[in-house]
Parts: sequence; structure tokens; C-alpha cells
Amino acid sequence: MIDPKLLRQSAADVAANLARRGFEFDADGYLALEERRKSLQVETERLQSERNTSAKSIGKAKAQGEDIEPLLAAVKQLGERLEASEAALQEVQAELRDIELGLPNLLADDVPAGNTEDDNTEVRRWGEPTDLGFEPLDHIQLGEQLGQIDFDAAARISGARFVVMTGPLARLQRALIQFMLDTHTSEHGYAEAYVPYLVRTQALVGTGQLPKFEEDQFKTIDENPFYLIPTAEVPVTNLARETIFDADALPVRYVAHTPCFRSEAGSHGQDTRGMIRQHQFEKVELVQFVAPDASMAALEELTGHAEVILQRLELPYRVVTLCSGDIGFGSTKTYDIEVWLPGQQRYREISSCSNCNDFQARRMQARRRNPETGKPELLHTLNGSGVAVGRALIAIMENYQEADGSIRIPDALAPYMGGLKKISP
RNA sequence: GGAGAGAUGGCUGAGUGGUCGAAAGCGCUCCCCUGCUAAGGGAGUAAGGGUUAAAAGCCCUUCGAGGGUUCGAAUCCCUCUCUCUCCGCCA
Repeated sequence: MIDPKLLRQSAADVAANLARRGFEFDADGYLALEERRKSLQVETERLQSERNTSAKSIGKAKAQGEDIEPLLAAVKQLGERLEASEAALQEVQAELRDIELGLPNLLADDVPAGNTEDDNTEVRRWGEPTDLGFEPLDHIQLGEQLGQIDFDAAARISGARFVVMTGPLARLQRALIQFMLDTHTSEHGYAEAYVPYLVRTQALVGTGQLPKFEEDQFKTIDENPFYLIPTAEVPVTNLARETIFDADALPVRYVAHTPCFRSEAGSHGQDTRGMIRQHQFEKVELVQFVAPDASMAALEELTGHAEVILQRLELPYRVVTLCSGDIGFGSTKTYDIEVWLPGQQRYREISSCSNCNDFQARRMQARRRNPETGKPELLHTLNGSGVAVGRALIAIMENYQEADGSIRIPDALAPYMGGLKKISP
């Protein structure tokens, strides 16, 4: 959520910033509504004050044994006026809140202009696109040749966009998870977190998936429904919900492995084959809570933490800054890490690292105590994949394939594979 | 699933219709005192919001959440959520 005070005072500036995303913010409409809120709130609070004063004097009079009948008569119609005023105020406030919850985050100044992913700007590359010396297969062919990926079986159980893996390949996914968690906890200062995979509405509102992206979520049928988490970002970031961190407690860093569930509404026809885009996939997620002035530096750091994983796995990648039209709803600045996939002969997203500054923190009242003022203030939240496990698995399969269709195990994963050097049919 | 108890500020915990945003203790901050340490004395110490250019001040809201009764609710009623105890079941 954008600071309502800023919306009031600089609605036009906000509109201009959001326009860079291609988002249209009706500043005049908002300000008109805001004017109504102001007069209604002032009036409502005046009436409340009046009620409180008279209630107190009635109490006092009664205690002294005086006749309270005339006092009661005097406040008789106050209740009705107050009730009407409160109801009107509530309605306007709900309307304002709906608008505010629907506004994406303000963009950082250095976010490049653009409309699609083609306009993202490359920041750096690591490694060279793998030259295998033969015609590479993609992970689908490789997996089926190995007999360790079975999309048909998955379809019989659950339909499209699911996968079944067996044998060493299934173990390789587990090895990746372990490797990533170990690296981030032992080298990058993250605490491992185990969190719920089913969450309440408020948690998703906190991180920004709701109310706007309801159709992307899986949800239980219940009058008080659970949502399946689309990313560990949701439960982990909500660890800061309604808390005030001591000044010296930050930064707080969490890493969590969870499955992620996405309905993929609106992505029909995209990546339908293979396990690039699934309803269920594994991800290791990095989350940080930092002081407001520290978040941009933390974004660089966190992105670097994700990069280390790819470097250790010796997977070629590049880092791009997402342009104004491609960046996510809650982010003020995002780096994507794209890994080279020989089967597709191109870079594909394997991690997305975002600085959400106070956007999520405001939605969930995540604060820290300012050491100078002693007062609570919103902290900043960041998240990034460290990294997407399924896609890392694909990247290893395709980059480490041999001419005979077997797959070498990267050295970094050797300790997790029980001595296995290569996966063969 | 059944029965019962409970949810109050950073923590413990009092408060069962009126001057209670809330006793007391702990913790924390500042000051005084004491040669160090320990002890002692005093003051302060919730959050959110509105008004304001901003601050001060003033006002509103909040005692798990939502609704209700009342001139007035932490306190009474209803619903929900969560926690604890016992029984049952269970990985």
C-alpha cells in the first residue's frame, strides 16, 4: 500500500509514477472521495466526543444522586446522528481502502521504462552459454529418455501442469533444496524457517496477492477459506506482521523451502509442455526485514546470494532489471536472474528479487523502533527466489547433459547425491 | 469429535456497567544518591488514526475479532478465531 498521506498530498505525482507501469490512477476521483472522508471523519469524531462528554456527566450526576432524566433527554437524538455519520464514514473509508489496496507500489527512479520483458535491461552476465558440442535435448526429452519424468502419470492423477519424478532425478531435486538451504544458512546469514502452506486471506492481503490477484490462487471451499501459498514469500514475510522489531534486531533474514501453488490463470498456452510452468513447484525463498534506509543495498546483497547458487552449480546466467511494465505489483525495484537453457537456446527466469520497501510492511503493520526517535516506523521487506528449484533442476539437466542422454551431477551437489556422479537411463 | 477454562499494554497480572487507556509488579529510559559492585530514591514509558505545511496541543479509536444491549461496555448478550486442561481419535 502506498502511504495514504502521500496519496492525499501528492496524488498527481503518484499518478505519474504509476503511469510508468501503464497503471491508471484516477487522482481526481480519489481526492474527491478523500475530501468526503475528511469532512465525515471530522464530523463523526466531533459527535463521538460529544457523546463521551455527556456520558461522563451523566455518570457523574448519577454518582451524586442527582436527577439524570433531563441529561438523558438532551442526548437522545445524538445517537441517531452519530450512527448515521459513522455508517457514512465507514462506507467512504472502505471505498478508499479498496482503491488503496488496488494500487501497485511506486517505482524506484532507476527502474527502466518499458512495456514487456523485452524492455528489461541486462545488468551483468556470468559464464557463457553452454556449448555442448552436440544438438542439445530439452528436459522433457531427457527426462522421458531416462524414464524418471512422467507427465502422463501426473496427468492421470492431477491433470495438466503437474509432474511425477522418480529415482535419482527426484533425489536431485531434493539435493538442490538441501544445497540451497545449507548455503544460505551457513554462508549468507539466513535463518531457516518452516512455515504453513495454507494461509488466511489477511496474509495474502499483507503481501499484495489479494485482493487483486484472487484468480491466481488456489483456495479451499469453506466459508473461512484457506489459500494455498503461491510462494513462501507469503507466510515468511508475514512473520513480521503486527510486530515492532527492536532497533538492533534488524536485518532479519529468513530462508524457507516450500512447495508453491499457482492456478496459472491467464497463462494458457504458455509453457504448456514440460515443467517450466506448473501448478505445483518447489522453491527456496529468501526474505529480509531491514531498516528503511537499508533496503536498496539489501536488494543488491540478496540478489548476490541467489547468484551464488548458480555460480556454485556452474550454470550460466544473466541478471536483468525489470522494466516498468514487467515489474511485479508490490515491488519498487526487481532484478530477475535468468539461467541459460540449452534446450530452449535462451535465458529463462530462475529467480526474481524484489525490494518492496514499505509497501507490504504498511499492509501488515510490520515495524521497527527507530533508534533516534524511539518511535515505531514501517520497516522494509525484500524477497527473492534463492532459487526456483524445479527450474534449477531443468537447468542442470539441460546444461549437464551428455551426448548419450545421461546427466552429470554438478560437483556442488555431490555430497547430497550419495556419491552418484551421473544419472543414466 | 465431546466437556470445561481462558484471551487485558514489551512481559506477569488486577479490574465484572460510569471520572479506566486501564492498579500493581517486572522490564526499559532518564535523573538523584552511593568511592567500584550491590542496594536505594524520583520521573517517564502502548499502538493506530484525525486535525496541521509541520510540530505542539486537542480530539477519535483500540482490553482476541466482528456484531448487539445501553446515555455510557475491558466489564452484559450473540457469533467467530485462537490458546490451555481432560476424554476420544490420530501421522
